[in-house]
Amino acid sequence: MRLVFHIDMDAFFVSVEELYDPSLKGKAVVVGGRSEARGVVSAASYAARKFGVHSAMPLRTAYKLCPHAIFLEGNLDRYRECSKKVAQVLHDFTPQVSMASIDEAYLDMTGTERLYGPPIAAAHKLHEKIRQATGLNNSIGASRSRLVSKVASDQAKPNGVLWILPEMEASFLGPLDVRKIPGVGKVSEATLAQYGIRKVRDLARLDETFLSEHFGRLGIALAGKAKGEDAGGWYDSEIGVAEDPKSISHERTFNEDTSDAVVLEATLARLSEMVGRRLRDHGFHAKTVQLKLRYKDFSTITRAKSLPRPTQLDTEIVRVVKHLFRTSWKAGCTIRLLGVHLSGFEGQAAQMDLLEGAQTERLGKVFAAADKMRERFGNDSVTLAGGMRGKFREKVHEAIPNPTNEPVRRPGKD
DNA sequence: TCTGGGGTCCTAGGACCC
DNA sequence: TCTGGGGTCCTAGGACCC
Repeated sequence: MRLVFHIDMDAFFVSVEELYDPSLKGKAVVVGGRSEARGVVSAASYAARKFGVHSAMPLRTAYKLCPHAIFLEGNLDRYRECSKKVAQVLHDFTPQVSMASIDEAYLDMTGTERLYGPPIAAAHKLHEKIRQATGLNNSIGASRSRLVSKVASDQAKPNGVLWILPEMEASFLGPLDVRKIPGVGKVSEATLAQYGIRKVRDLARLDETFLSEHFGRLGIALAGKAKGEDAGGWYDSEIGVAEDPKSISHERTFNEDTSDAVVLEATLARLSEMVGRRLRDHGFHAKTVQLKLRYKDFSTITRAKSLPRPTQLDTEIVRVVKHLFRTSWKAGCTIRLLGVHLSGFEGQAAQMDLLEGAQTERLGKVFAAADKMRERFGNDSVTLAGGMRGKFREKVHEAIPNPTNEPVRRPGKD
């Protein structure tokens, strides 16, 4: 019988900070930035949560709720390092591991009973190994499906282990709020409530035709999830098989909204270089380039362009992004955020004629050299795409301080 | 409350092709 | 001269997750 573990680190960012500064233990700690900064909470300690602080909440709101909390910017490198340590423990435990994010993983534990004993014993062993190797608390959910194990690890928090016996999935999920089902957010919760559907058991009672008629594909997925099935969608993918990214993006919210065209275009150039570099690191070529624009009133638009041939070159990305920008920016309107997004990846550029090919190859070498420079001397050492001269350079650096190319996803509730 | 940044997946309309 | 039907690509937006 299939057996899946879901491992979720408790208050990951905060717990890592406590490792480096034990005096933080037991205190109200908020990771995400200064209390007056423009941003949201990445992680909050349990002491801070008592005051209503939670992740994704604006920092300023968190400050109002809990003014005595210690606000930290956070150290992504540290979190990545700890995440790697956790991943190592998991891989040493069993070969089929998928890291779902920086603080979360799935293990396919099918057929490990002779080695580790019954599921609950295995889970406790792993729980303890992680604690010993990293000093970090974690929670583990175990069951026949990824979905149920995920919900179970959440119910096991903090620092607990929960095994849902085979055939018990429906009675475990039944009494929970529909919001506990991954994929049901604020909006779906509200829509379902209009039909009087509040608990998972309400969902499980409905027939599939009703769900499909009122909620489309989501309805079908929900029907399966309410029964604890992985069938269809993301939860169906195999554990331990790494998948290529489908998009690469960078975006930046300005510390202060701006309508300065020079700053805006220079920022776009910088963001383009950042996505371009990661694209080349993967050895991909992108077909579609997308610009994202958020005005000061938070209204947001995206404008995309698919290229005749996929590209890997910063110059090409910058050219398309700037063209999109010039044709969609309501000139003079104050902007809060800019973003550059690449998608439609191919391993290789499609065939091109000889002349063009030679030119592209030459440019490719220039960018490869620039990437190496950045690796050796830091991201600020090379800027190719223009718009970064003189005093504007400083302004843009202020807007995008010391950018890194590796994205990190914030841990969720925990 | 005044709202980050990096992703995935879904919907829906229109173009275009056969 | 009253109007098919499917498939695929492109674009824009939005829900959701961590």
